[in-house]
Amino acid sequence: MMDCPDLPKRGPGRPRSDATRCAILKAAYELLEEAGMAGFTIEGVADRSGSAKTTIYRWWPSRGVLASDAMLSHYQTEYPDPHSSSAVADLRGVMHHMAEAMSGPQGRVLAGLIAEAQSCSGTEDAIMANLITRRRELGRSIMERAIAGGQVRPDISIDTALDALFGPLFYRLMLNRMPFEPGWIDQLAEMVLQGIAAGPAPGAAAGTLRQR
Amino acid sequence: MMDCPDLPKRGPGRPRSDATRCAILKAAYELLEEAGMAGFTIEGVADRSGSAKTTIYRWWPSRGVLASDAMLSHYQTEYPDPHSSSAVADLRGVMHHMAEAMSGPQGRVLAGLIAEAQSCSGTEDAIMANLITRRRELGRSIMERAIAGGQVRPDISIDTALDALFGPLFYRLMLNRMPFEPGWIDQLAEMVLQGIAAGPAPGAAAGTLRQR
Amino acid sequence: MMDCPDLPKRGPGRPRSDATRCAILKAAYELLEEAGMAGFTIEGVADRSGSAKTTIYRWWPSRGVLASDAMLSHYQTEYPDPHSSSAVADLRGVMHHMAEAMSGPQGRVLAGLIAEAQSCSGTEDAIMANLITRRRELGRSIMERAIAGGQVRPDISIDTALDALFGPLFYRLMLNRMPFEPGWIDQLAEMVLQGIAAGPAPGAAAGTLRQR
Amino acid sequence: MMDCPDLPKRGPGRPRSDATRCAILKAAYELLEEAGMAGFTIEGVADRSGSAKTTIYRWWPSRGVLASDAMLSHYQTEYPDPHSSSAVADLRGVMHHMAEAMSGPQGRVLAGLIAEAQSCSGTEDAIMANLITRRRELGRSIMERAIAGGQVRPDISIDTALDALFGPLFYRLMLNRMPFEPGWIDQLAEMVLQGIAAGPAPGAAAGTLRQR
DNA sequence: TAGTAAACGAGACGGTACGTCATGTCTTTAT
DNA sequence: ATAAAGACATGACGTACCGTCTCGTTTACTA
Repeated sequence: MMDCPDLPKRGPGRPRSDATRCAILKAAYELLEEAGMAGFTIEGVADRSGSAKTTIYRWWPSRGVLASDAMLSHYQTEYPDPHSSSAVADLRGVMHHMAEAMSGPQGRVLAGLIAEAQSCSGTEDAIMANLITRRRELGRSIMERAIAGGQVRPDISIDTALDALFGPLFYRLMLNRMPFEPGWIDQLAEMVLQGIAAGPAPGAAAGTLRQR
Repeated sequence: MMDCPDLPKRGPGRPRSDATRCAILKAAYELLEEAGMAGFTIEGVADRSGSAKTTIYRWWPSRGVLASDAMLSHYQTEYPDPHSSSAVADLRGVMHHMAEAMSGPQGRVLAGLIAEAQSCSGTEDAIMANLITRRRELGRSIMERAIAGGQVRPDISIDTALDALFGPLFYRLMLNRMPFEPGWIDQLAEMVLQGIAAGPAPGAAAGTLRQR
Repeated sequence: MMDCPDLPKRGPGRPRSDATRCAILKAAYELLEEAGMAGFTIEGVADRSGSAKTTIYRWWPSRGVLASDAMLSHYQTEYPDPHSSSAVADLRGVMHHMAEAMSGPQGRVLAGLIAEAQSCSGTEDAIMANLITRRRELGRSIMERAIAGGQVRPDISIDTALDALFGPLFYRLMLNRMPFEPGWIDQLAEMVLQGIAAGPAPGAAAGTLRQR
Repeated sequence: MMDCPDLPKRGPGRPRSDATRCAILKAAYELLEEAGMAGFTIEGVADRSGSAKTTIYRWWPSRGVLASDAMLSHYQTEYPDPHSSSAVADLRGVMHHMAEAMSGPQGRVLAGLIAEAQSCSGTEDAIMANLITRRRELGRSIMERAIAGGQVRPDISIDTALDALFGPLFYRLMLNRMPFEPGWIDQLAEMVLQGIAAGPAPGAAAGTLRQR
């Protein structure tokens, strides 16, 4: 009676080969793991995947975007909102999860992607959309819960607080490049969360600090 | 009677030309400003400086190190320890100074250098030695002063605290890429410094937070 | 009652679109004029004609053959046998006509086609059949008339004589690439035609020449 | 006492490697023989010669010029002016020599070069300078001798006469593509040379022919 | 006053990857 | 069956830099 107008209406022309798409992503991922972003070449992916460079260029505008997609297609470990009884514990959970993701090979690749993003806006958009913003939004919603629950002072800027929580992780990923010990993360979280905690007598200390 | 053993003993052979060294650094700096790290090539520097590629390779092991040196030779704005009456205010001063240095073109170059460092250990060493560690050590000494002065709790890890203070700056430099508003930095500093402040009753809140 | 058996019996399926065929030939011709054989591409013709590459490949085996067809469909100026009173004058007329056809853009295209024919036998066959042999046969029949009429010695090889008459035209088309002045053609024709003329006393000179 | 000022003064910089130059020309020649002009690729030459594409592009502007050079470096068979007692016999000798050179693989390569020249002016210049003009000048000087010796009419255009002699050879090389039988060349030569011979009674026949 | 040793310019060289172009084949929907 | 659309593997293109090399020249120190 009615044709489905929301189905992906397909025009003429040979449809995109999903096998090829997957082969490219798989090869890209493997190359990333083996050689890192430095040795990640479109030609290399083409060779390894058995597809043509042109095919890759048709669907991915730059190597950074391809690498980002390849990462995503393998580690689509959506970290679910824990929604435990304590919002601050949830925040800490997010940080631990990020640190875990930054450890091991994926971490080096992520660092390489962020590096690539410095000179390629396509890559920047891709990693922001796929890897950065997503977790930040999760953090934001937990933070809002923490404020609503009275665990965090309501007068802080949520964005700034998220910067304070997540910034050090990336800092260490790209500059200090040491393993992420759980203790370090707990200390970090404690510092910041205590700084924004809705405490009984924050006034005195804050006043002291606020002076310049 | 004795020749000065601490003077740079020079052997035979033509001595290194300082004019060439400067011309290379100047050209490198200009190229960095104009084209960013992405367009920064050894060949480009050689052309622009009128020197030979070989000469550059003789003295600098990689483009990242050269770029780092070029930056340093132009912005050697050593930020002196303010040593004001308030150590926490001094810390905030360091952060403001870093944010200022990260704004404008130097910031983009610094981001490019950190990017380069992800795949070139020479560059990593160079920027750590010249651009990162220096300020961190400054921060460390101020922090020790703050602890000694009773403004910061003595049981924290100084390294972790410095991560918490500096990390967000680099995070924003490389990922959020927005201008550094002074207000944002103040908020950041306040959050962390309050979190590590030697307050009257930190126990209760911390206890709450520490639970998982 | 009866279907016409001499009409082009049509099988099942959609008949070939003549509009498409013409559009392709037209586009091909235009592209040839604009870009010469060097810029003549199947893809270009497909784009310009609005047809699909597949359609072109279905009907033409190679770009050379297509170009040949395109030329033919636009310049089908069949040069009729003049059949004047003098056969040698007719031969000269054929040469003038060829020179005229070789001048202007068609000449460049013809040169391009001959070039293409060096590496593509399909093109070779096409231009031989359509552009070369036709005129040669015309030349041959006139030459036979000239022999029959006693204007040309009957003991010569007609093929060789035609080579001598036509060869220089192609030589100039492809190598000397100067304009074809009528005077030059007349001189050429005179040299050869006099050399094969049934003259009163050719013996002496020929004898001289024949010695090695 | 004096330094030789006429020696090839060498500027600074690493001198061009003759071994590389030769390896490239050798590989180019072999590829030409094997695959003809159609399969003659810069990449192919680079692979086979073990040199880099860039090196080839540094010294040769296009594949046509490279092919031309490669041919020349292998067949530098300068045909010497025979200077026999009979100038017309010498002319015939030149034609035979050209026909010989056009037979076999070199002929196909020459045809390919002329084809390439249709769309590449660099190639055109190269083959004109190296392969065409040289023989033509030889032909011209013999022809002048023939005129001076009274064997050829002095009122003809030498250029046109050379077109008449050489044109058919190239015509056959590129279009008729049959083997060059010696008899055919002799017939050709006889036709033209007789047409321009300083004969006893050319008037009558020429008059007949000259009419239109 | 040589001789030697290193710095320096110039530029050739073998490479790698780039991003683009055209090829000819294929798979699909629409006539 | 024919046509348009467009995906695909292939292979060469010409370019940009890479890092190394081989030169001739310059500029010191040293024997």
